[in-house]
Amino acid sequence: MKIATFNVNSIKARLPRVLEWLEAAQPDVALLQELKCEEAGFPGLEIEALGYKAEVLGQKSYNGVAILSRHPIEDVRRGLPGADEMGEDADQARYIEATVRGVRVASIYLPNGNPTPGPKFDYKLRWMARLKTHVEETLLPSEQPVALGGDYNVCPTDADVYDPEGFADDALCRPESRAAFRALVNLGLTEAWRALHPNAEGKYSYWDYGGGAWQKDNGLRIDHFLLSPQAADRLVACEIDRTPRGKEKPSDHTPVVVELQAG
DNA sequence: ATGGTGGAGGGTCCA
Repeated sequence: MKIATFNVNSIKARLPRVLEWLEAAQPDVALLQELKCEEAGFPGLEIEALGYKAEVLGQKSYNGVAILSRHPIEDVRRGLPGADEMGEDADQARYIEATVRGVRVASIYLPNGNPTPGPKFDYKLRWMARLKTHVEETLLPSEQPVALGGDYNVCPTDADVYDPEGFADDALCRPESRAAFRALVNLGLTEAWRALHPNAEGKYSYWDYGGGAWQKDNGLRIDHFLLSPQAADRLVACEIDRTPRGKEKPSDHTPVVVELQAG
């Protein structure tokens, strides 16, 4: 089963790119982030025409996540637990989770957190703590294959940044962000791409629109898959598909794809 | 010096 994650930076602006990518890559499941529209504005008909069902958590202008699948989508959860108790982000559409063919998948759009320090950075760290709690209390105890894909807005190490010194105080690279990401992984998850490419450097999933970043390959690796042990046992491949980033009117991110053996 | 670019929406905010 091929599962992809793709931050599209507006599903409406990106629809031609997304449709041609789905046709070329043929993922079984596609986890999308930054839809920047409400459910009613989601282009479901065009996506259904390619054979995909869609479950969407939308929001006007910002955020928005979706799960697309060629197979039935079951037991959908919209939103990360813990928002109400913290009195925040009931309106931020950053998490959707469902089961496809026995695999629990989630589409994650983690807060960016810039500038640091500040309230947005604090919010990012609180959101990461909530994600950790959900993984710890619900997902891992299920003992099911779980694949958490998305835009984590974290470069796990300096090997994942084109300019580590320049980004030292960026929310994507701050020690607090990396520590929270490590704490999540150290619950017993596997970071799929790094597990299969342990010594790789300079492999990115995001390039800023400005400054000729794509042409200079000034990128960051911030889009990841975290797998439960039951999913990691089935991991056979994880690749970054750079093709969509080089097209006209691209997203600033490019897809990451994992392949899991049949269960 | 200045996000130098892009998306949403119609102000600026966000990344």
